[in-house]
Amino acid sequence: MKIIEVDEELYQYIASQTKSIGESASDILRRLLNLPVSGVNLTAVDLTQSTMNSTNEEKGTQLPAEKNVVAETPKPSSEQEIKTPARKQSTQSIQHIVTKVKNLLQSEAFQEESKMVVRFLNILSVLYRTNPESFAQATEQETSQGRTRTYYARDEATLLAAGNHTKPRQIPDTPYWVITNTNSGRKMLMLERTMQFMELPEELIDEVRPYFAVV
Amino acid sequence: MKIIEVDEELYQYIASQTKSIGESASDILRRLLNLPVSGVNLTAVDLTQSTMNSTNEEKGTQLPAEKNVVAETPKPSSEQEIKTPARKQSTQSIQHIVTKVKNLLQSEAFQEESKMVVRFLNILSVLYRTNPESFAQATEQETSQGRTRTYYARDEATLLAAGNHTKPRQIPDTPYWVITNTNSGRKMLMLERTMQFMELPEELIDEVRPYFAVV
DNA sequence: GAAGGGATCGCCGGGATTTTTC
DNA sequence: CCGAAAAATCCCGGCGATCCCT
Repeated sequence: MKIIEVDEELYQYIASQTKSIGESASDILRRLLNLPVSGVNLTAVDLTQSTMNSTNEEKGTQLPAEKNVVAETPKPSSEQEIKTPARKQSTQSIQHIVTKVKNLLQSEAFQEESKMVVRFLNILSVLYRTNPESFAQATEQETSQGRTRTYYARDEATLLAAGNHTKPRQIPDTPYWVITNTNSGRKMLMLERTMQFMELPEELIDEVRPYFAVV
Repeated sequence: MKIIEVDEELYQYIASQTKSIGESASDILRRLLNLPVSGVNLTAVDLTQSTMNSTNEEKGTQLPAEKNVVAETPKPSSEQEIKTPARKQSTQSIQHIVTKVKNLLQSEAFQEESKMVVRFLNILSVLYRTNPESFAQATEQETSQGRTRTYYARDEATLLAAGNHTKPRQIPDTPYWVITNTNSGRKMLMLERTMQFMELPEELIDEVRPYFAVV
């Protein structure tokens, strides 16, 4: 075992990501970093998993995980001061989405998929399911509108009414619909704007981008 | 600063992700986890480029930058890869099917046969009978579905329900049914996909192909 | 739904390309 | 009038099932 030093806030963050009682720091980090579970260390069951099409996935919410179990180090009395700037999402909830999206990108099904629409819908599905409220808000921004078209809605009719041939599709496992008759560039643009509104890191957006690039 | 313990391999991985000389563990982890940079800690010079780990495209040129200074080890094969070795058939069982299929192809009856459907059904029959589980799984893939039709099922009704004139037929000596109202090209395609899923060698598939070729 | 087989042709979905709008 | 951004036409490839031939 190796020892590394991390700052207080980061330590708290890692501890907060504990999913199973007794998980070690390595277990948590491996999960967060999408690394394979190391050989001999199968202590905890992996609760994460991407969903390419399965519906039996936790819908949005997150078990309030046990906090601080990492290592043996006792927690100092000086409490954490993770600030929650108004109307900002918690770093934690964002990280959760990031992980889910990465899992999706990694999944065999996603990689093999040849149709942009399917990829598009799958990503939106993960975004919605990991944070419905944030997604809903993103949907209402004017960046989710075109000149005449409406990009997202809770029903097909709304989309059909706002354009001539938008080819709306329901986002899988979601009450939302999206328009679909767009080129790949616009699909990516729509994803980008939505993800930006949801405060996901640019870096993640950049990981998505290649999948919609015109080759 | 807090201390946490991580296993050797994970430590090496983290170290290998160093992008700037002198980066601390916290810096690296924050970057990998997409967390905001903490406070006022912009100590290190940014060398980036030559990311060597990002799977994303690299635009622009590539400085032959110095790599990792922290820790000596190159990064482990932890590249995000995640295949699905889940269902791996034994080489042996595959070989068994190969033999059986070859026998069929060789048989007088098969060679003489003038109807594609019969050939089609016979091959499927052998596939099923030599490895029912694998065949069953193949059957459930979405490659066993058309836009509206369902290609295989355990009963006639399912197939009838999913198309207009599919002409289902029971696969001889088998609990399975297939649709039959397709041209030869599609019959071959169905065989090909099924055989591929069953991990039969391309070579064998190529031996089958001529029997469904449009002459 | 009853003759059966399967090639041919028409439809549909995907999305790059073109057209329209501002 | 030009350029950018958005809309939607339309081509291509894949699939379904009609319908011709045996």
